[in-house]
Amino acid sequence: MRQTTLRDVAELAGVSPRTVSNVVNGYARVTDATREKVERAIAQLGYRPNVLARNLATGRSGQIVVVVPYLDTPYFAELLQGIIPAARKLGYNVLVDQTDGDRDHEGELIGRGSRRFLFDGMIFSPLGLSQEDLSVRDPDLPLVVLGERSSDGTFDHVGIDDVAASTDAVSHLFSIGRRRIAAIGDQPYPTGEAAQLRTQGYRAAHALFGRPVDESLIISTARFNRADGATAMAALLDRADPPDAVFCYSDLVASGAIHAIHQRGLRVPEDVAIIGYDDIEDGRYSSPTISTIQPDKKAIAQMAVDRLVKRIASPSPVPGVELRAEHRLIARESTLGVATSS
Amino acid sequence: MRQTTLRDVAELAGVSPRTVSNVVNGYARVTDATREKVERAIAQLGYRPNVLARNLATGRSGQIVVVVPYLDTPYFAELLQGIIPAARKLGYNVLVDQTDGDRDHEGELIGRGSRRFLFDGMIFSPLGLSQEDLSVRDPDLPLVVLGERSSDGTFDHVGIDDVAASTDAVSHLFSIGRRRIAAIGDQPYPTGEAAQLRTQGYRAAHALFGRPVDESLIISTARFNRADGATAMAALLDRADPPDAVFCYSDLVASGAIHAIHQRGLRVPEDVAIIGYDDIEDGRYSSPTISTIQPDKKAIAQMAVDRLVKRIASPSPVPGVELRAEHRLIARESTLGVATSS
DNA sequence: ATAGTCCTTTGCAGCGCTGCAAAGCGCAAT
DNA sequence: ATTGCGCTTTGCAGCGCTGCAAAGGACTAT
Repeated sequence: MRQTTLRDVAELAGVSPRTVSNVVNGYARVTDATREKVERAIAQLGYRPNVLARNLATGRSGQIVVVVPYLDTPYFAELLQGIIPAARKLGYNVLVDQTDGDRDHEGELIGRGSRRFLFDGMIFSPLGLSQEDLSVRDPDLPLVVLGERSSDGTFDHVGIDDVAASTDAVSHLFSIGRRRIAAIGDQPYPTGEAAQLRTQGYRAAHALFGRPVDESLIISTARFNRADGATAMAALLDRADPPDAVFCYSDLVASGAIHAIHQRGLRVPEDVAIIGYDDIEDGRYSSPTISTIQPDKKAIAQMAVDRLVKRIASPSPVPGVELRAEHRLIARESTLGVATSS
Repeated sequence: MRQTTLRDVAELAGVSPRTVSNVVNGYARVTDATREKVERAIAQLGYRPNVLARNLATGRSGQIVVVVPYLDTPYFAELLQGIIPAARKLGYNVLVDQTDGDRDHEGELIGRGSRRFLFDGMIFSPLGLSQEDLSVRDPDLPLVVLGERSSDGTFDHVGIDDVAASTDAVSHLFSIGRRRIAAIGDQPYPTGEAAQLRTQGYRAAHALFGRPVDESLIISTARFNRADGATAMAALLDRADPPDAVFCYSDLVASGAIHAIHQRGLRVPEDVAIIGYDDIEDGRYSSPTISTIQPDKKAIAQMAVDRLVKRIASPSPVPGVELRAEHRLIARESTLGVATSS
């Protein structure tokens, strides 16, 4: 039992296969009479076009892949929820891949692998790959990079102004009267650009308020997750001079930090104020609700998809651009306390 | 500038294209000498196989699609994190799609659409589609269903024993001395099977402990999310006779409920004990940590992929089976209080 | 009546690969 | 030396569709 093909439909409708193709794709001008004949035949045979064959003939797959380090990180999950509908609206399916932040895996994906043919373009959130690594890649792959790397001119980059956002976050802590402010999430090594930009903002805010930076309050973590946040916070609380506020480099870190604080029987924000980063849904419901930096995720998703599709469509290389989405400071209970809660 | 093809490699290596194909795929027996020649040629030309062409020739795409209602629901994100590596290990790429629980969209996906050719099989977590709707589908599509529907014999179903798990959850609340136990998340309509099984467990536990069911304590919600959990809980607290414990049909609902309780200045579990369902990471870090039912997600992911791949590989229809993963009750602070915290 | 124009439909060739089965080849057994 | 066997390599045809450009047809203007 063979599958029904264009040819079968053509025969039944009494037209050429090419005409059936034109009807199916809404191509060219087809008279209503012909279209109707063809459509009737399609319905009668239960024909459906073979996308695989179309892909081969056109050389395009109609798929884009979104590569993130961790799918179970709410930030990425929320971002994906913006990307998928945006891409589908433009006729693309979305493939999702996660790399676990593994450098080799990430390198493979942007390299000249044979999977290349499976997608027309890639939206990529690197973690294990450094800025330099990003340049060693398949030059034919339309690429949009998310996060904190910057473009080398051959791909687009979409993100928010991390330094400014981090400065805002720490300034907020100063402005509610805190003086010993820690930072959790620094990554002082080549692939830690994201973290380093936030640390830069942390320093900038200190400068702004004329406060010296206590280097010992900048805590490094391997990842931006809850477990690392909790561990780092516990270490801070063990000190003789614990901080009275903490800037966490993600809401997950903040969530872990709050957990650690509660385990000591201390209170947020009375004993330690906490501000996070990303504005994941979690933070809007946790106890206390988490103050945070809210990147405009919908805008990021839309920009990334738009740029990528533009890049795919263009026959000549498109110069890479830097796109910045907006961000806002959202003050909640973890800095303002319950009374002033929004 | 054409892409390099098998033919080019064959020419350079001085063998037939078919032999190159054999080398590339590790097919058949090829002598070391030939293999080496071919591999050298491949390296020299930077050849990579065109997956699109292979797909057309073999009629398979090497992709499976995972369809979930919401990607930003941690439960699904965590599940996906199990599915993706399991599938990749078996040579399949994973496509992800989200339906927003929309009945039409879900129906289209399991129907005879042309996207069918893009994937060899589907792992599907239905929400908008009722049990009956599931039978109106492309019979050729290898399908594994997740969650709470049951198999009609043409597809596999992987889940946990929801009734037993729910009974466990509510029994736990009884066993810590609670007497007025509410349930949040019922969905008394055709597509609410998932919810209804949990309600069944809720009733079973009451029977087990010889307590009558107060129907007014069973609260329906449209979704299993934080917002609905908070709203429902707020309504319960507004009553003259609020419950002293709540069984929430997901951890997200529990998170929302706790949020509502805290907003009233009440405490968990002193005033109201809360138990959730799913064991998402969130619940392990929230304040208080959330008692829950822990389904064995890794097992579910693995079973689903294994069955699907078996189904794809089999030339004849495979009878559908019901697979049950284990579940465990995890008691945390939201029922036990801080002192006894694990 | 004839030529020119525009719109619809068609035919061809090929995208790059693999399934199938037969051809080729080297070696062992007789 | 001849036959037979088993492993390696090959050739053919075609997966189902679309790009391209030309053929066909209807209609208008002269």
